[in-house]
Amino acid sequence: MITDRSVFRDDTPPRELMHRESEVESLLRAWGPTLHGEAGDEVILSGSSGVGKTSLAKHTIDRLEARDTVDHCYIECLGVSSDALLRDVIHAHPEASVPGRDATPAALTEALREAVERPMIVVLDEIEGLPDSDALDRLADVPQLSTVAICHDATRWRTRLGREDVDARYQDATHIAVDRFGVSQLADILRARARAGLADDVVTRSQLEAIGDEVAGVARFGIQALRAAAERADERGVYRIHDADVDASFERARQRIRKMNLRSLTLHHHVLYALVHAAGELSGVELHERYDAIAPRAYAESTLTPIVRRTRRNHLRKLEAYGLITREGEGSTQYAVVDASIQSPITIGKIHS
DNA sequence: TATCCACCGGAATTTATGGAAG
DNA sequence: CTTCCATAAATTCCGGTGGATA
Repeated sequence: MITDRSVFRDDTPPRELMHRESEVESLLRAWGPTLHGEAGDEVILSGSSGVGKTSLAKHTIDRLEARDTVDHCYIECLGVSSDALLRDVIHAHPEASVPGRDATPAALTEALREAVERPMIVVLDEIEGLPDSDALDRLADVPQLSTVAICHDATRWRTRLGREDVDARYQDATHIAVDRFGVSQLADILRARARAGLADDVVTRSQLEAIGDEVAGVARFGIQALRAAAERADERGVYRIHDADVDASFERARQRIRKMNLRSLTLHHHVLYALVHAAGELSGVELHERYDAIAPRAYAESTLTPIVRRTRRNHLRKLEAYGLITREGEGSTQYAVVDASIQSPITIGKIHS
């Protein structure tokens, strides 16, 4: 039934971006100056996760390139140091000479300033994951360079950053709020994917709308649900997707997305997350106690060794940054899972005893 | 209220990793 | 293959904070 698996991969861009005409227009307008050799406007793309912010940016850059080539690069910011970010940008530039390893931050900025003579667009995905705003300051020193800040909540990001200069730079940025799709819009998108990746006529319009409704307009979730429904139908050996396959698809899709989110994390994170998940909510004290208790077993089959408390706190912060847990409290911190249906890939045996 | 205690998180220090040069 | 170097991760150190207790 599935004829092309790649159609459902999370990193496969849509062949045709549907129902985002006005957003594409806004972006092209912001980038208009790049066609005349000037820097584009700064852009903020905000919207909940999975609605297609990244796809929108990538697709529109392609549209722009159809008119004229524009230097650009795409950077996943989560946990990236400002040095690493700058190096990524330099590396992506076709003519930049990559500075040696011992280059100072100022030298990196200078190298970039020299290289960027034509307009360049830097897409900063998950910008809320940047440890600080140093990299943004440096990028601001490059005249021909403009950025696209992709975040979940624009005002929260800017206030939390707390840097007036950075805030001022994005003050008159083009702000595009990327909304969830409507049920019928998402059904259109899913139909296009079905045509590209599934056999003919295996899914009905009303089934696609049922998916669009259940996933509340989140494209990533919807696409994975469609894939899961097709997989389930295949397993059962039927030739069309039945409503029961659709019903069962959502939990599978959730699991797949959860796996994608957790994949980049280490065993340390998994162990900590599993402990928080098992408890639902617990204090830092309890968490550390339980970690110590299960650590020998949790790490038994790994080359890694258990980590000390201070390091655990850093890892917990990362889990928070990934939206997997919440942290609250000043003196003693309370940890809680954001979504109890998201399980850790590892299982903790007995936590007590 | 004063004191103790454990925890938090910033900063300094050490250790691990990886890549280039000899 | 070793040596060197730089970066990133892990650890240690430590001042600050809040809650418990007398």
